[in-house]
Amino acid sequence: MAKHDPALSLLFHALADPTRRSILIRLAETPARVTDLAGPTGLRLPTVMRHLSVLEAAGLITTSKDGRIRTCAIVPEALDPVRTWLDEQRAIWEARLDRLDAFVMNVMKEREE
Amino acid sequence: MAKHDPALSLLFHALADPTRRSILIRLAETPARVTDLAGPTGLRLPTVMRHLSVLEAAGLITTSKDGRIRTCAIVPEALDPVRTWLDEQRAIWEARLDRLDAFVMNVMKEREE
DNA sequence: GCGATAGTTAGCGACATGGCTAAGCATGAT
DNA sequence: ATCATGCTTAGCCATGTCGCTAACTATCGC
Repeated sequence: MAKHDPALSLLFHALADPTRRSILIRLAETPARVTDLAGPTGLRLPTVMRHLSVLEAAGLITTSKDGRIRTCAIVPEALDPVRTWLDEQRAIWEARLDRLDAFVMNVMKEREE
Repeated sequence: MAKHDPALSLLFHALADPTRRSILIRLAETPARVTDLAGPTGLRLPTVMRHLSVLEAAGLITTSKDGRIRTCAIVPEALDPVRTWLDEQRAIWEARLDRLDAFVMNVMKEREE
């Protein structure tokens, strides 16, 4: 029960950007060089690099350099904490709903307008 | 297959902040007034209001005003898109791993340092 | 009506983010 | 040795984020 889990924040923040999500999806297909990732996005190299370092800081990808080529690959288990948090929340939220909060919700909905 | 799904971005961004996550967890317990939410965080009212509007814009909470009191409550199904996206990704990522990308990963790991 | 209570709005400051260009550095091909 | 390629670094600009204070509005209790 981390009060303010930094890893979770990094993960969510990394996933909040559409460009980064598309990079992840591209990498899910196959590992790729930085230039390969820049192509589809239409972004410049330094910009892509930044996104990559955000993804790497969040632990979502690993990169390694062979010669002058940096290869990026996905870290599949990196999503686990997100999934765990989501599961926890859903459990709590739904348990809560099973009680009569549904009633409260309804009252609020009616008053809403 | 939304190219750049704005709803998803809003959701992830809303979840990226520890304060907002703690507000959600607090609201999972029971609906609450704005002031009630401000207390535990130690933040000022306008600051909390901002967080609430981010959460509401993402569809994670609903709020309604009765007299001078605004009550906030969770929207449990709001997490569904996140969960769906996560499931999709995990499916793809793992399918990919079952092929011999594991080999590539290993090579990269060895070269990493 | 008067004062306390609950939110709201406006606006500020510090800093982060997401894009860029320009210039640098290392490696591979010739 | 030279040149092209691939990445990296430094730095700029516009915008967004997160906290605050101050001042305003709108109820509620008396």
